Amino acid sequence: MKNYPRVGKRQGQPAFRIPSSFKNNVHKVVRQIPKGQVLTYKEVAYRAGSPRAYRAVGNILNKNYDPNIPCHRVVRSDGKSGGYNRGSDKKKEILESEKAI
DNA sequence: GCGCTGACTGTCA
DNA sequence: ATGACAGCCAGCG
Repeated sequence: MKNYPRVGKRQGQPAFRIPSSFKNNVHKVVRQIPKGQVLTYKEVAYRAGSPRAYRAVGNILNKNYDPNIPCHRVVRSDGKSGGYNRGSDKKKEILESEKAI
């Protein structure tokens, strides 16, 4: 049987509060990521209030590229860097630089 | 208001 | 271990 990732109930309950939209939440969460710390899209989605919105997270970051948002600190669960607006190559560099510190 | 897309994730073959 | 497929979410046209 396919044990799908769906927990069953809608856990779309924000642990803290909903500023406005999921997008805003994602923004906030990613910005709160400490230097040298990387979170997976799933983690970010969970923090944003939707554990299954990892798709939306990528969609938001991809279209809404902000200099204040270290999207490079968001990586895939596979351990890959994923993508980056400036180029995955740059993302890797930044990640290594911050990780090294 | 509806439909498509996307920087994803998890499971099966 | 690698590849392919399916599923869910929110934003945007």
